[in-house]
Amino acid sequence: MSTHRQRRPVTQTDVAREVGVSRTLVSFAFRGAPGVSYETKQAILDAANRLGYRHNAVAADLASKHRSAVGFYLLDLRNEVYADILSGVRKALPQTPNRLILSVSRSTGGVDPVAVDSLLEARVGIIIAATLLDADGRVRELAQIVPVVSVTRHVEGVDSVYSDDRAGARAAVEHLLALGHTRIAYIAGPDFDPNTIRRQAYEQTMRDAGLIPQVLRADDYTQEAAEHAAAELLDGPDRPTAVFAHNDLFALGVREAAYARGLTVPGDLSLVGYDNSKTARLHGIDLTSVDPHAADLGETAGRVALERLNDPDAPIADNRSTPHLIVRNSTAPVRRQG
Amino acid sequence: MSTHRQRRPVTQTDVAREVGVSRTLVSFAFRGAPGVSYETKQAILDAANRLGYRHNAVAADLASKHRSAVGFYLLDLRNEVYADILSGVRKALPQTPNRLILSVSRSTGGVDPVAVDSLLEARVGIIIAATLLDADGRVRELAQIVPVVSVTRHVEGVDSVYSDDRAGARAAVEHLLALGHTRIAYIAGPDFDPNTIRRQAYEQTMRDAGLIPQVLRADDYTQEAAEHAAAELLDGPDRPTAVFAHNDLFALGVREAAYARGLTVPGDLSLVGYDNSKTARLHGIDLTSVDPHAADLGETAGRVALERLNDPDAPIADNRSTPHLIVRNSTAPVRRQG
DNA sequence: GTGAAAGCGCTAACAC
DNA sequence: GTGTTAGCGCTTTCAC
Repeated sequence: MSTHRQRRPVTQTDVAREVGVSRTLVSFAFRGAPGVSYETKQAILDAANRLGYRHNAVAADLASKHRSAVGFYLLDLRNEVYADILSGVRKALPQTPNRLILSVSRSTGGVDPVAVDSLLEARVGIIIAATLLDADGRVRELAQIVPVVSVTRHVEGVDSVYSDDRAGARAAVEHLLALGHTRIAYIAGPDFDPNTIRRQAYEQTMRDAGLIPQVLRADDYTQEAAEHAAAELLDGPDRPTAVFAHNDLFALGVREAAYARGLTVPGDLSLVGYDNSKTARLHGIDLTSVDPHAADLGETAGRVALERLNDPDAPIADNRSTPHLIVRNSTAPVRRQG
Repeated sequence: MSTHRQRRPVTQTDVAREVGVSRTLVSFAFRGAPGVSYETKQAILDAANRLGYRHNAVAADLASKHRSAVGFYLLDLRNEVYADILSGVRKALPQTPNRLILSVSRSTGGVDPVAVDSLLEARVGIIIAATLLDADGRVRELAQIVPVVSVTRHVEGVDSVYSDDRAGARAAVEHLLALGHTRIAYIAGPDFDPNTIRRQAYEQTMRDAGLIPQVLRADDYTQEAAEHAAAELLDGPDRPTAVFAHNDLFALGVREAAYARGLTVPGDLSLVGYDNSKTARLHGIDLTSVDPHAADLGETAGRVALERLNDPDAPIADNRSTPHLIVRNSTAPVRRQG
């Protein structure tokens, strides 16, 4: 039976004794700090290896005033875009010493304080937050306690890495307008979603074109919620000829609702998403979508976090990038009324 | 400028002083340990709140011999199935005190020791490993150092939560056989992939039917690698009429390769995946797939981890569940030879 | 119910 | 280059 047995863990003291040096030296050796001769260092590393010693990052963090753990907060793992962001973050951060502590929002309704609290109790040095649902003021309050890097959303006074949602949404709507659509609906997130830039840009662009915006809310961040919202839309009078969705997940929900009613995309309904997820690129899905380059956002956020960790006094990062509309086969010229 | 300022953190000592009790009592109060009167406890919690005290899980873990952090190791975040497993794990674990430390394999070629090391340095109490690429023996070695829960794969002598891959693969192949297919190829993972059960079951089932197995390897765990492997297959002589892929990701790669050649699924090629991912369920994808109920596996793994944390001497868990073949529209009866 | 004292494994002055 | 001495913030006997 090879169950794990609780042995007394090997410590720096053990290694020091084995080599015949002081504990300090062992500590220095493991952090690559200067002041250890090459031979001594080798001897220490050897002995450590022999004894099965492993550096204890937790004790190290406690002893130093330096917090090397990075907290990553995200809304929903099932949404591809967060996986993209997270893999970008991962790319930017060395696994040691910057271990990643994950916190996934629980509540589907609004803010989840427990998720953030768990990160604070874990004493992370910084929180990378992908779509915090709190109002800007509350994010700033959190940032008083521990540095925060807001990803996908700009929060004044807080390090932010995001894409220009206004430009992205405008491009999406203008694309539909250019195809001759006039009845273009928008599927928005729940009403507690503080990220209203896309919706506002949609509304503005519609009004600028002399058209009436039509907004429907998905009451949760799921494909199913979007499907419900779309059902209402598609069964109602004056069905739109095009739908712009807050994200690809929602767009896929709309798509399912459409096909469930025998409507085809883009034949009966043009559809634009946001995220340019892998799914959007599949043959047969071919979803026209705005690409905010999520993985890049994550990578940049990781770098910003590293910098903030090294210099609390660095100027606040405000990193806005440009999204790109990727036109595929889910959008087509509006059909003449029969 | 609301940058984070380094204040001296509030400690239990501060709270104790504020209330006029000993530090011990504060510690007890925060862990709900017995021996604190109701009034005292309230006073402590109040004061803590007032002072902005927050429990330090890291220091607590160091002081106690109890490790409450859970390490989660996974191969690739971009594969939906790991997001499913992870959300299951999340469901089973309370966020406090069981913070989740994430470790994503870096190397695309085989085992990534750094990923596991970072978990050990973070002093996690247990590692939930979703698809460790090491040989069984090495997983057992790791389990000597820290308890391991292997998810999706059975490792003798180590807590394992998995689905019956043999049965799943057999069901997939038999489904294709029943449709009249005889030239059925299999897209396997890279050759360092220790999980060969599906492939073996495929080969066995083929042989039992008097047919010759044809295995192709994707040289990485990506859709693109599968696409390459499939390209070879589809451009070669004696093109198969059906393909069974190691997972949905691979199946989607095969699908792309097929459409890139003007072949349709299931018209020219029947296709079966494994994972029953959300993508498989989309209209227009409609991928026949074996469902190992990944989220459930994750949830069970989380529970097993909790139990192991509480009782190192509990018998080793061997939790095998039954997968289900979900037949959709990517498989059809074989076409008569022109 | 409550408190004192030791110690978890490590880092960080500072002196040698 | 090397060792000594204090802690980091908390838990945990054990005695009161």
